[in-house]
Amino acid sequence: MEPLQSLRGTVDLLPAQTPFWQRVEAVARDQFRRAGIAEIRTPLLEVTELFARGIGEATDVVGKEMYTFLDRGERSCTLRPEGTASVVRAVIQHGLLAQGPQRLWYGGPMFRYERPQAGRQRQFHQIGLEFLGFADPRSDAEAIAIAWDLLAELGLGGLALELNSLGSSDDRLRYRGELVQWLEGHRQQLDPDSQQRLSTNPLRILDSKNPHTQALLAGAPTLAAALAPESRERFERVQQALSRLEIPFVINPRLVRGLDYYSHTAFEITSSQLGAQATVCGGGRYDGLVGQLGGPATPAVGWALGMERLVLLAQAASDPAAFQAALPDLYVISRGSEAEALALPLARRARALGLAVELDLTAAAFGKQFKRADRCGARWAAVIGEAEASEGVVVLKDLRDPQGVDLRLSPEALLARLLA
RNA sequence: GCGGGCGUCGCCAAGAGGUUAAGGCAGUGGCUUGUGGCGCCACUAUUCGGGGGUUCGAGUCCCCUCGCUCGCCCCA
Repeated sequence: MEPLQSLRGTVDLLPAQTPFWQRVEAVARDQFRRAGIAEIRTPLLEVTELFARGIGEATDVVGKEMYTFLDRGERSCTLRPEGTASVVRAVIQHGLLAQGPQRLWYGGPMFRYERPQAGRQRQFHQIGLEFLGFADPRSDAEAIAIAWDLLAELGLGGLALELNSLGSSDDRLRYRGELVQWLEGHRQQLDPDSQQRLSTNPLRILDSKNPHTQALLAGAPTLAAALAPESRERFERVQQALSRLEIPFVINPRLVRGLDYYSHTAFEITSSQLGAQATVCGGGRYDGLVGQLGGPATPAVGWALGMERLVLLAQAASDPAAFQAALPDLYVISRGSEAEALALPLARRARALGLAVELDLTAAAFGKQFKRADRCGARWAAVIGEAEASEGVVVLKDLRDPQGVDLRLSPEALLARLLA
C-alpha cells in the first residue's frame, strides 16, 4: 500500500514548528487587544461571486489561482484566497456598521493555486486587520503603525516600509488612460509580459522586474502627477502622521497593489531576508469595496501579514530558547502494575495543581524511563517502583542535581513540596 | 502556466559504472550504574522516489514519470 502524502503546496506544521507559530500568534493577539481591535472569524468557504466582485475578475488571484468547485447543491464555492472580502461581506450581512466604525482582525488559512516556492504555499496563513468606517488619514497611519509595532515586537530587523498613493478611483482611471496611451507608443520596447498586461492590468507594468521596462518607465507619466489635489493632500497627511509616529518609510511610486479594491494609500513592508517573496505585510485603503459588495458607502483601510514569511523571519531572528515549549516540572516514572496504578492518579493530581507533568506510560526498564526524563528537560522525577508502591511512597529526585539526596515522600508531601 | 537544481534508512549524510550501499542522530535489546544523564556491545536500507533503457555489470549514464526545492509570473 502506497503511503499518502499531503497535497502539493500544503504542509504539516510539526511539533518542532508550532511553538514559533504560537509565539507569533500570541504577539499579534496581544497587539490587537491593546489597540482595541476585535477578532472576527468568517468561513473558509464562500460563494465564488464574493471574490469575483470583491477582488476583481481581471486579477490573477481570481482569474487563475482560486480553488473553485461546485458543491452538491450545484453552488459555485471558493476556498477564500484572502480575508478582506469575507470580512466585508460579514460586516455588511450583520449590519455591524450600524453600530459605528469597526476595528477588526482575523487570521487563518487562505488558498491560492500557485506554484510553491520559498515563503509561498497553496494553503498559506494570514493575519489581517481591517478598519471599516474610517476616512481620516490618521487611520491609515494607525493601521500601519500596528503592523509595524507587531513586527518590532517580534524582534524582526531588516524591514522597510514602502508607501504609495493610488489616488481615488477617478485618479486611477485617468492615470490608467494616460499610461496606456503612452505605453502604446512604446509597445515594441516592452517585455512580453508587460505587453500582455497592457490590456489586462496596465498599472502592474509599473512594478515589472524587467530592467529594460523599468528604464523605459523613467520617461512615462507618473501616478503621482495624476493625483487630484485632494488626493495629494491626503497622501501628505498620511506621511505626516507616520513621521510623527517616527515610523520610517520610503515612497515607492511604482508600488501598485494587485487587487482591484485598493485606492489612495497602498503600502508594503518588505524584508531583505526573505528571498524573492519579500513582502511580509501588504495593505492599503479600499474605500470602494463595501459599496461594491452591496453595503453602505464606507471608507476602509487594512492589511494582511503572511504568517509563513513572518515565522520564517521570527525563527531566524530570535534566540531559539525563547521559542521553546515550556519544560515539564515533573516526570513520573513507574514500573510494576501496583506502581503504574499509583502513577496515573499522581500525575493527574499534580496537573490539577497547575504543574506540567509528563507521565511515562511505556513500562520500560527504569533506565529507559530515566533517560527520557532527562531528555525531556523535566525538573523533577517522581519514581514509583514495587517497593515504593507497597509502602505507599514516592521517590522524588532532583534531575538537575546528580549528587542530590532522594526523598521518600507520601504523594501529598511530594506535591506540597513541589508547589512550595 | 514557464525555467533551474535536487531525490540514498524516521532525520542528517558518504558513495563521481564493478565483488559485501560508510558514518552520525534517533530507535530497540543488552552490559555498566547507588533505579538516570556518560561509556561500551549488538540489532536496525537485499536497496538507493517510481518505471523503462544503455551496459558483461548502474544508486552512479540516458529517457519518461512523480515529488521536493529555488526563480519567473503573481502575491502576504
